[in-house]
Amino acid sequence: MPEVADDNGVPPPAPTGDELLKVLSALGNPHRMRIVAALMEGRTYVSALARQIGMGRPLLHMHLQRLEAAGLVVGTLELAEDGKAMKYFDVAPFFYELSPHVIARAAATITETADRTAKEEAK
Amino acid sequence: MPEVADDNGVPPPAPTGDELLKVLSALGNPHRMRIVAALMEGRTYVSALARQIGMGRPLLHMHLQRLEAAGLVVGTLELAEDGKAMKYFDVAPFFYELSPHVIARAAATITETADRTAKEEAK
DNA sequence: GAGATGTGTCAGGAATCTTTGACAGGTCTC
DNA sequence: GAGACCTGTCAAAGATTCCTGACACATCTC
Repeated sequence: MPEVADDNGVPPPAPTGDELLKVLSALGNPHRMRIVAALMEGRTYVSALARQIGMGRPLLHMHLQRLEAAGLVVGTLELAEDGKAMKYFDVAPFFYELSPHVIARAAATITETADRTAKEEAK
Repeated sequence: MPEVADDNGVPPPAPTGDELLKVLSALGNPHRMRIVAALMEGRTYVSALARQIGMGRPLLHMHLQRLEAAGLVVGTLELAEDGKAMKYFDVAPFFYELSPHVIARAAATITETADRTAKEEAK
Protein backbone atom coordinates (compact mmCIF):
# COMPACT_ATOMS: atom_id res chain seq x y z
CA MET A 1 0.00 0.00 0.00
CA PRO A 2 1.39 3.36 -0.98
CA GLU A 3 1.64 6.34 1.28
CA VAL A 4 -1.63 7.77 2.39
CA ALA A 5 -2.30 11.45 1.93
CA ASP A 6 -5.22 12.81 3.83
CA ASP A 7 -6.82 14.78 1.06
CA ASN A 8 -9.98 13.19 -0.12
CA GLY A 9 -11.37 13.54 -3.60
CA VAL A 10 -10.31 16.07 -6.20
CA PRO A 11 -8.04 18.92 -5.18
CA PRO A 12 -8.98 22.36 -6.51
CA PRO A 13 -7.76 22.31 -10.12
CA ALA A 14 -8.16 26.04 -10.69
CA PRO A 15 -5.09 28.01 -9.65
CA THR A 16 -4.92 31.77 -10.05
CA GLY A 17 -3.30 33.11 -13.17
CA ASP A 18 -0.64 34.86 -11.18
CA GLU A 19 -0.06 31.83 -9.04
CA LEU A 20 0.31 29.45 -11.95
CA LEU A 21 2.53 31.94 -13.69
CA LYS A 22 4.86 32.10 -10.73
CA VAL A 23 4.95 28.33 -10.39
CA LEU A 24 5.61 27.67 -14.06
CA SER A 25 8.31 30.28 -14.46
CA ALA A 26 9.91 29.09 -11.24
CA LEU A 27 9.98 25.48 -12.38
CA GLY A 28 10.96 26.32 -15.94
CA ASN A 29 14.62 26.51 -15.14
CA PRO A 30 17.12 23.66 -15.07
CA HIS A 31 18.82 24.80 -11.90
CA ARG A 32 15.63 25.20 -9.97
CA MET A 33 14.39 21.82 -11.12
CA ARG A 34 17.60 20.29 -9.88
CA ILE A 35 17.27 22.12 -6.61
CA VAL A 36 13.84 20.63 -6.04
CA ALA A 37 15.22 17.23 -6.98
CA ALA A 38 18.09 17.58 -4.54
CA LEU A 39 15.75 18.68 -1.79
CA MET A 40 13.59 15.63 -2.43
CA GLU A 41 16.40 13.50 -1.08
CA GLY A 42 16.29 15.26 2.23
CA ARG A 43 16.26 18.67 3.80
CA THR A 44 19.43 20.65 3.97
CA TYR A 45 20.67 24.12 4.67
CA VAL A 46 21.78 26.58 2.04
CA SER A 47 25.56 26.23 2.27
CA ALA A 48 25.43 22.44 2.22
CA LEU A 49 23.12 22.44 -0.76
CA ALA A 50 25.38 24.87 -2.56
CA ARG A 51 28.33 22.54 -2.14
CA GLN A 52 26.24 19.51 -3.04
CA ILE A 53 25.10 20.80 -6.39
CA GLY A 54 28.11 22.97 -7.10
CA MET A 55 26.65 26.42 -7.11
CA GLY A 56 27.55 29.73 -5.55
CA ARG A 57 25.72 30.63 -2.35
CA PRO A 58 24.35 33.94 -3.55
CA LEU A 59 23.01 32.27 -6.67
CA LEU A 60 21.42 29.42 -4.78
CA HIS A 61 19.98 31.87 -2.34
CA MET A 62 18.23 33.72 -5.14
CA HIS A 63 16.88 30.55 -6.73
CA LEU A 64 15.56 29.28 -3.41
CA GLN A 65 13.91 32.61 -2.88
CA ARG A 66 12.16 32.31 -6.22
CA LEU A 67 11.01 28.77 -5.45
CA GLU A 68 9.78 29.79 -2.04
CA ALA A 69 7.89 32.74 -3.46
CA ALA A 70 6.09 30.29 -5.72
CA GLY A 71 5.26 28.11 -2.74
CA LEU A 72 7.27 25.16 -4.01
CA VAL A 73 9.71 24.95 -1.13
CA VAL A 74 9.66 26.18 2.43
CA GLY A 75 12.61 27.43 4.39
CA THR A 76 12.91 27.63 8.15
CA LEU A 77 15.65 29.31 10.07
CA GLU A 78 16.70 26.95 12.81
CA LEU A 79 19.29 27.21 15.53
CA ALA A 80 21.72 24.34 15.66
CA GLU A 81 22.97 22.96 18.98
CA ASP A 82 26.15 24.93 18.73
CA GLY A 83 24.20 28.13 18.31
CA LYS A 84 24.70 28.58 14.58
CA ALA A 85 21.72 29.78 12.59
CA MET A 86 21.01 27.51 9.62
CA LYS A 87 18.26 27.84 7.11
CA TYR A 88 16.81 24.47 6.24
CA PHE A 89 14.71 23.92 3.16
CA ASP A 90 12.04 21.35 2.38
CA VAL A 91 10.02 20.82 -0.76
CA ALA A 92 6.38 21.73 -0.35
CA PRO A 93 3.75 19.11 -1.29
CA PHE A 94 2.54 20.95 -4.37
CA PHE A 95 0.43 19.53 -7.14
CA TYR A 96 -0.74 21.13 -10.37
CA GLU A 97 -2.37 19.84 -13.51
CA LEU A 98 -1.42 21.36 -16.83
CA SER A 99 -4.02 21.20 -19.55
CA PRO A 100 -5.41 23.64 -22.09
CA HIS A 101 -8.44 24.22 -19.89
CA VAL A 102 -6.43 24.99 -16.81
CA ILE A 103 -4.26 27.39 -18.75
CA ALA A 104 -7.24 29.09 -20.34
CA ARG A 105 -8.96 29.54 -17.03
CA ALA A 106 -5.83 30.83 -15.37
CA ALA A 107 -5.10 33.21 -18.21
CA ALA A 108 -8.36 34.99 -17.49
CA THR A 109 -7.17 35.98 -14.03
CA ILE A 110 -3.80 37.46 -14.73
CA THR A 111 -3.03 40.63 -12.84
CA GLU A 112 0.17 41.55 -14.61
CA THR A 113 1.52 43.64 -11.81
CA ALA A 114 4.89 43.94 -13.46
CA ASP A 115 3.53 45.66 -16.55
CA ARG A 116 3.10 49.14 -17.96
CA THR A 117 -0.17 48.95 -16.08
CA ALA A 118 1.64 49.96 -12.95
CA LYS A 119 2.90 53.10 -14.62
CA GLU A 120 -0.46 54.21 -15.87
CA GLU A 121 -1.83 53.30 -12.50
CA ALA A 122 0.62 55.68 -10.92
CA LYS A 123 -0.58 58.46 -13.15
CA MET B 1 -21.48 12.87 -16.77
CA PRO B 2 -18.44 14.84 -17.83
CA GLU B 3 -16.88 14.75 -21.22
CA VAL B 4 -15.42 11.45 -22.25
CA ALA B 5 -11.83 11.29 -23.39
CA ASP B 6 -10.75 8.13 -25.09
CA ASP B 7 -7.60 7.53 -23.16
CA ASN B 8 -7.93 4.70 -20.77
CA GLY B 9 -6.12 4.50 -17.49
CA VAL B 10 -3.17 6.56 -16.43
CA PRO B 11 -1.23 8.53 -19.04
CA PRO B 12 2.56 8.32 -18.80
CA PRO B 13 3.39 10.73 -15.98
CA ALA B 14 7.13 10.82 -16.65
CA PRO B 15 8.11 13.46 -19.19
CA THR B 16 11.71 14.06 -20.18
CA GLY B 17 13.61 16.75 -18.34
CA ASP B 18 14.17 18.68 -21.52
CA GLU B 19 10.57 18.28 -22.56
CA LEU B 20 9.16 19.43 -19.25
CA LEU B 21 11.59 22.29 -19.22
CA LYS B 22 10.42 23.46 -22.61
CA VAL B 23 6.78 23.16 -21.64
CA LEU B 24 7.14 24.98 -18.35
CA SER B 25 9.19 27.84 -19.68
CA ALA B 26 6.82 28.15 -22.62
CA LEU B 27 3.77 28.32 -20.39
CA GLY B 28 5.44 30.50 -17.80
CA ASN B 29 4.70 33.68 -19.69
CA PRO B 30 1.55 35.78 -19.51
CA HIS B 31 1.36 36.38 -23.23
CA ARG B 32 1.74 32.78 -24.13
CA MET B 33 -0.85 31.75 -21.58
CA ARG B 34 -3.24 34.21 -23.13
CA ILE B 35 -2.44 32.91 -26.58
CA VAL B 36 -3.38 29.40 -25.53
CA ALA B 37 -6.54 30.76 -23.96
CA ALA B 38 -7.47 32.64 -27.12
CA LEU B 39 -6.81 29.58 -29.25
CA MET B 40 -9.11 27.56 -27.00
CA GLU B 41 -12.01 29.57 -28.30
CA GLY B 42 -11.32 28.47 -31.82
CA ARG B 43 -8.58 28.13 -34.39
CA THR B 44 -7.30 31.20 -36.17
CA TYR B 45 -4.48 32.38 -38.32
CA VAL B 46 -1.60 34.49 -37.15
CA SER B 47 -2.66 37.91 -38.38
CA ALA B 48 -6.18 37.55 -37.03
CA LEU B 49 -4.90 36.39 -33.66
CA ALA B 50 -2.50 39.30 -33.55
CA ARG B 51 -5.35 41.75 -34.01
CA GLN B 52 -7.54 39.89 -31.56
CA ILE B 53 -5.13 40.04 -28.68
CA GLY B 54 -3.44 43.29 -29.69
CA MET B 55 0.08 42.16 -30.38
CA GLY B 56 2.57 42.73 -33.16
CA ARG B 57 2.76 40.00 -35.78
CA PRO B 58 6.48 39.34 -35.42
CA LEU B 59 6.10 39.02 -31.69
CA LEU B 60 3.14 36.70 -31.93
CA HIS B 61 4.99 34.68 -34.51
CA MET B 62 7.84 34.16 -32.09
CA HIS B 63 5.59 33.19 -29.22
CA LEU B 64 3.66 30.73 -31.34
CA GLN B 65 6.92 29.24 -32.46
CA ARG B 66 7.93 28.73 -28.84
CA LEU B 67 4.59 27.12 -28.00
CA GLU B 68 4.77 24.88 -31.01
CA ALA B 69 8.31 23.83 -30.18
CA ALA B 70 7.01 22.75 -26.80
CA GLY B 71 4.23 20.78 -28.47
CA LEU B 72 1.48 22.87 -26.93
CA VAL B 73 -0.02 24.15 -30.15
CA VAL B 74 0.07 22.97 -33.73
CA GLY B 75 0.14 25.15 -36.79
CA THR B 76 -0.85 24.16 -40.29
CA LEU B 77 -0.32 26.17 -43.39
CA GLU B 78 -3.55 26.08 -45.36
CA LEU B 79 -4.55 27.57 -48.67
CA ALA B 80 -7.70 29.65 -48.53
CA GLU B 81 -10.20 29.62 -51.39
CA ASP B 82 -8.81 32.82 -52.78
CA GLY B 83 -5.34 31.33 -52.92
CA LYS B 84 -3.90 33.07 -49.88
CA ALA B 85 -1.70 31.01 -47.62
CA MET B 86 -2.84 31.24 -44.01
CA LYS B 87 -1.30 29.54 -41.03
CA TYR B 88 -3.94 28.23 -38.68
CA PHE B 89 -3.17 27.28 -35.12
CA ASP B 90 -4.87 24.85 -32.75
CA VAL B 91 -4.08 24.02 -29.16
CA ALA B 92 -2.68 20.54 -28.74
CA PRO B 93 -4.36 18.21 -26.21
CA PHE B 94 -1.51 18.28 -23.74
CA PHE B 95 -1.63 17.15 -20.14
CA TYR B 96 1.06 17.29 -17.47
CA GLU B 97 1.08 16.75 -13.75
CA LEU B 98 3.33 18.87 -11.63
CA SER B 99 4.47 17.37 -8.36
CA PRO B 100 7.78 17.12 -6.51
CA HIS B 101 8.25 13.56 -7.78
CA VAL B 102 7.65 14.46 -11.39
CA ILE B 103 10.10 17.33 -11.13
CA ALA B 104 12.70 15.23 -9.40
CA ARG B 105 12.45 12.51 -12.00
CA ALA B 106 12.59 14.96 -14.87
CA ALA B 107 15.54 16.80 -13.37
CA ALA B 108 17.58 13.65 -13.65
CA THR B 109 17.26 13.64 -17.42
CA ILE B 110 18.24 17.15 -18.32
CA THR B 111 20.50 17.45 -21.32
CA GLU B 112 21.26 21.12 -21.06
CA THR B 113 21.91 21.60 -24.72
CA ALA B 114 21.80 25.35 -24.43
CA ASP B 115 24.75 25.46 -22.11
CA ARG B 116 28.49 25.99 -22.25
CA THR B 117 28.45 22.35 -23.29
CA ALA B 118 27.68 23.39 -26.83
CA LYS B 119 30.74 25.58 -26.98
CA GLU B 120 33.08 22.95 -25.71
CA GLU B 121 31.40 20.54 -28.03
CA ALA B 122 32.23 22.81 -30.96
CA LYS B 123 35.87 22.80 -29.98
C1' DG C 1 0.37 49.01 -61.29
C1' DA C 2 -1.35 50.39 -56.66
C1' DG C 3 -3.41 48.67 -52.52
C1' DA C 4 -5.13 45.27 -49.25
C1' DT C 5 -4.23 40.79 -47.12
C1' DG C 6 -1.53 36.93 -46.03
C1' DT C 7 3.32 34.70 -44.91
C1' DG C 8 8.12 34.88 -42.95
C1' DT C 9 12.69 36.90 -41.33
C1' DC C 10 16.17 40.12 -39.66
C1' DA C 11 18.64 43.77 -36.98
C1' DG C 12 18.84 46.39 -32.98
C1' DG C 13 17.36 48.25 -28.70
C1' DA C 14 14.81 47.55 -24.22
C1' DA C 15 13.84 44.89 -20.42
C1' DT C 16 14.88 40.71 -17.52
C1' DC C 17 17.10 37.04 -15.69
C1' DT C 18 21.36 34.83 -14.28
C1' DT C 19 25.80 34.82 -12.23
C1' DT C 20 29.84 36.31 -9.66
C1' DG C 21 32.75 38.56 -6.23
C1' DA C 22 32.86 41.35 -2.17
C1' DC C 23 31.03 42.74 1.90
C1' DA C 24 28.68 42.68 6.70
C1' DG C 25 26.81 40.27 10.66
C1' DG C 26 26.52 36.17 13.78
C1' DT C 27 28.45 31.92 16.84
C1' DC C 28 31.87 28.59 18.12
C1' DT C 29 36.70 26.65 18.83
C1' DC C 30 41.66 27.07 19.37
C1' DG D 1 42.14 37.59 18.31
C1' DA D 2 42.37 34.51 14.22
C1' DG D 3 39.97 31.09 11.67
C1' DA D 4 36.01 28.19 10.37
C1' DC D 5 31.50 27.85 9.90
C1' DC D 6 26.70 29.98 9.14
C1' DT D 7 23.42 33.82 7.32
C1' DG D 8 22.20 37.69 4.32
C1' DT D 9 22.66 41.62 0.75
C1' DC D 10 24.59 44.53 -2.95
C1' DA D 11 26.57 46.14 -7.29
C1' DA D 12 28.05 45.24 -11.66
C1' DA D 13 28.89 42.23 -15.36
C1' DG D 14 26.87 38.53 -18.83
C1' DA D 15 23.44 36.17 -21.15
C1' DT D 16 18.52 35.75 -22.55
C1' DT D 17 14.29 37.02 -23.58
C1' DC D 18 11.11 40.27 -25.32
C1' DC D 19 9.61 43.68 -28.54
C1' DT D 20 9.43 46.86 -32.59
C1' DG D 21 10.08 48.60 -37.12
C1' DA D 22 11.63 47.41 -41.50
C1' DC D 23 12.03 44.34 -45.33
C1' DA D 24 10.92 40.55 -48.91
C1' DC D 25 7.63 37.45 -51.09
C1' DA D 26 2.98 35.83 -52.55
C1' DT D 27 -2.15 36.34 -54.13
C1' DC D 28 -6.38 38.73 -55.15
C1' DT D 29 -9.10 43.03 -56.34
C1' DC D 30 -9.72 47.53 -58.40
